[in-house]
Amino acid sequence: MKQLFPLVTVDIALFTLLDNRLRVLLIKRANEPSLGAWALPGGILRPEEDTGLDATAVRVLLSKTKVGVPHLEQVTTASGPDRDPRGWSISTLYYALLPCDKVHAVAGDTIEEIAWFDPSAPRRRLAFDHATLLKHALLALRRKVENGALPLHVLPEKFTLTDLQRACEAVTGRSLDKAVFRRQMKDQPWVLPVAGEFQRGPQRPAQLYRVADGFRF
Amino acid sequence: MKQLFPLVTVDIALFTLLDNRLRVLLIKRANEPSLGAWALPGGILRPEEDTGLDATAVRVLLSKTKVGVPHLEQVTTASGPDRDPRGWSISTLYYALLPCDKVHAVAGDTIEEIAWFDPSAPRRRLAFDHATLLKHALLALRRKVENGALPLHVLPEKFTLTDLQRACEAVTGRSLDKAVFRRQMKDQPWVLPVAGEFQRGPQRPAQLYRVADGFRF
DNA sequence: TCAATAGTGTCTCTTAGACAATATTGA
DNA sequence: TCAATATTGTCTAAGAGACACTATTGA
Repeated sequence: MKQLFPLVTVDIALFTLLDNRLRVLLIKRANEPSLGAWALPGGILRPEEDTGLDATAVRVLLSKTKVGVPHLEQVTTASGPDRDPRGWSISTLYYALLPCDKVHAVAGDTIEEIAWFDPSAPRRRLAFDHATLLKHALLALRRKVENGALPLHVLPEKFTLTDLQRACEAVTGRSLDKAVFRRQMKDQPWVLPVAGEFQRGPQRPAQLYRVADGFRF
Repeated sequence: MKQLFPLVTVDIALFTLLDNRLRVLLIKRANEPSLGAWALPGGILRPEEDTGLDATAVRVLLSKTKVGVPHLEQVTTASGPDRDPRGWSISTLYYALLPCDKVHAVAGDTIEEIAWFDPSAPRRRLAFDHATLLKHALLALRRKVENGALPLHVLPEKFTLTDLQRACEAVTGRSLDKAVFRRQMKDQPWVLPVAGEFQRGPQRPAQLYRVADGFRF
């Protein structure tokens, strides 16, 4: 018998939009195991204080980015004896979507460095099985948006329909038709025009919109 | 501090078709906790022998139904200090779909009785948070089939398109148009006609079909 | 006036949905 | 022949996709 209890952890793929391109937050580990390697932010369950793995994820993300996420989505649970060198482990994977300016990442005990990467090609070898986890999270996020969910959490409070379209395109990786997109947004209860408010620029002003109250994802 | 390590378990919603209606396998527990209550079949992770939670699920299901499932699908992971009276616990939920004649459920140490129930209204109070878990599993199964996946594992080796349509209807709970359904099956690479084989009866014979090799779900 | 982007109109093509029509068997 | 079910055909409506057109601003 190798081990009586598995190591129980949580990992989070935190996505954002940078310059209209989808990015994921990765950290450079400042502790063993995998010291110096890049990884998804994650942490160990604390049964004495966490009310569930969702709470673990919120706590972990708060401690590393100082941000309370409006909505975390569970993706999958990975497990096995070999995915973490410390032994038999379980990791429940979450993702979240935030505007990058809300994220004030903090280097500290467990983090040496923090950066945003292209989730479909991070160009780093990731620690543990995090490359696989990241693929899973990206797929889940894309499926969600392709199924009609709107990535509204990644936008500022007021935004134009063009902003929203760019966000959808960045997440799914596919370009959308303007007319089709706008037709569909008309039937969308979560996207409301702000009467009389426009974004001005060197062209025709664009109607500003806001998220309806109670929107979750 | 209440507890250092959480209890790590797996629960499985095993679905089948009985008389063209969707059913789920429930067991009456023969052990504490919740002795005598109905529950989804489940079991505890054994790190010394399981290669992952998927393997735990396969082992648990094998020990209780003597069946090797062709495909298990992970639904979600529930967790918290109160969902199991033994303390802080984690349960990863799976579902599977099988023809009922392949299931030879076995009463034993941990099972007093076994039966098939209507998953949308089991008419029993379920142990732990299994009522919630069952809802989750049913939703996941329905979404899968509504998204175009075919419940082929629930059918016998050779089947008619009408059989397949009934299976889809039973899973999703919605009735489908015959012509539409058949049109769609023509474009489905997993459903192949068996040349020259028909199901006979007191009416026009029906072409028999089989599942293409390599079909997973 | 022009450049630039917002916002709308329109045509085509695909496909779901509804339902009718035809086909083929055993009794 | 009839009952029963298999299998196919047809019409309509809704919606996606493509693309052009109009609208409104600042410079």
